[in-house]
Amino acid sequence: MIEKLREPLRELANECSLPAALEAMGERWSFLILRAAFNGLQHFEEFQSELGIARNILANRLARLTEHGILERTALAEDRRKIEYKLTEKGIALLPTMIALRQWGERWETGMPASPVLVDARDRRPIGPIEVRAHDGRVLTKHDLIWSLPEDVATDTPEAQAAE
Amino acid sequence: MIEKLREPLRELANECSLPAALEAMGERWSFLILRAAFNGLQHFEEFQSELGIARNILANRLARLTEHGILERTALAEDRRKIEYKLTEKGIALLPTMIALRQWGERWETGMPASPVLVDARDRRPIGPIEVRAHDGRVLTKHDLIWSLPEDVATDTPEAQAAE
DNA sequence: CAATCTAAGTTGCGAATCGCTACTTAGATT
DNA sequence: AATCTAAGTAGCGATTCGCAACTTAGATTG
Repeated sequence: MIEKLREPLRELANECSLPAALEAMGERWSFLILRAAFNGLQHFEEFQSELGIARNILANRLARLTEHGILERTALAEDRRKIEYKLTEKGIALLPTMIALRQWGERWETGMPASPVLVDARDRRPIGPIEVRAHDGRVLTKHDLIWSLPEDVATDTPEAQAAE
Repeated sequence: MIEKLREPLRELANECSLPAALEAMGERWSFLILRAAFNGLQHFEEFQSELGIARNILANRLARLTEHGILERTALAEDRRKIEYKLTEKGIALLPTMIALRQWGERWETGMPASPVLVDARDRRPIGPIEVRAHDGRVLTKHDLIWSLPEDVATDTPEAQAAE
C-alpha cells in the first residue's frame, strides 16, 4: 500500500494548476473510465468488460478517482454487493476537457467523426467545436492570447480601463 | 529501442477517438511539455530546467510528440547543435484541451486563479471558461447532451428537419 | 441451511516504464 | 588542439502495469 512516492507534479512548474489537474486525471485509463462513466456505466464489471482493463488497475483507478472526488462510491441498498460509481459535480465538470480531447483526436488522429456522436438533445445536431473565447464570447486563437502576470490583468470595464 | 509493446488504447472502447488522443498525449509529462511549448520554450535544456524532468524521459517525450506531429524538430542553421522544438498546427490545436484541463484544475483542485493568467491580448481581460456549445453557440450542459448513433444525427437545417 | 453464485476487489509476479546520474557525441569556441 | 556546450544515451534501482488466480462479503438456490 505504499504508493505515490514519485514526486507529485503539482509543486513544479510555477503556479499553474495544470499539474494539479494531471495528478487527478493524468494516469493511464483515467480519461477512458471517465468517458465510460459519462456513457452511463456505473459498475465495476461494466467498466471492466467495456474497457478490457486489468482488474487491479481498474480497482486502483476507481479508488483514486473516488479519493479525488470525481466519482462517488455507493453500495446499493437492494444488493449490497453492488457498488455504484457515479460522477460527482466535479467529475461532470471535466466534460469540456474530455470533449476537447476527443474532438482533437477526431480531427488530428482518427480523422473520423467517431460513434457514438455527441449531439444537442434539443435538435439532435452535433455539438460545436470546443473553443477558447474571450469574456464576451469572441473566439480567440493562440495569437490573441498572452500569458500575463496577475497584476497586469484588467478586471474592470473597458471604459474604466481606457480612463486609467 | 523495443518500446510500446503494451496494448495501444486505440483499438478498444468502440469507435471513440479519445483513445487515439490519449495515445499521443496520455503519458506523464506530455501535457506539461506542451504547456511549456505554448509558453515559448523551444530547447531541450529549457524544458529540462523548467520542468525538472529526467533527461531520458524528456528525450523520449520530445521524440514521441515529434513522431505524432505535435512538435516539429529543427536544427538551427546558425548553431547546428541547437535543436528547436516548435508547436505544429496540430500541437496548437491542443490549446482548448489544455486550457480546459487547466481551468478545471483551478476551479476544483488548487482553487487559485494561477499565474501566469491567460488573457485576451485585445483587452487584457482573462479569457472565459471553456464550454460545450451547440452548433449555434448556445452553452450546453451534460443534460442537454445525448450520445447518438450516426444515423440518428440531424445534419440538415431545423426547417428541413421539422418538415420530415 | 449448506452449496453455489456473483460483484468487487486483492495478491503474486513478470514485464515495461520512470527517474536519477553519469557518460557520449556532434558541433561550436578559444 | 583543448575546451565547452546542447542534446541525447546507457545503466540501474524503484515504481507501475497487466495478466491470471485467489479471496471475501453478500445474495440465491435446492
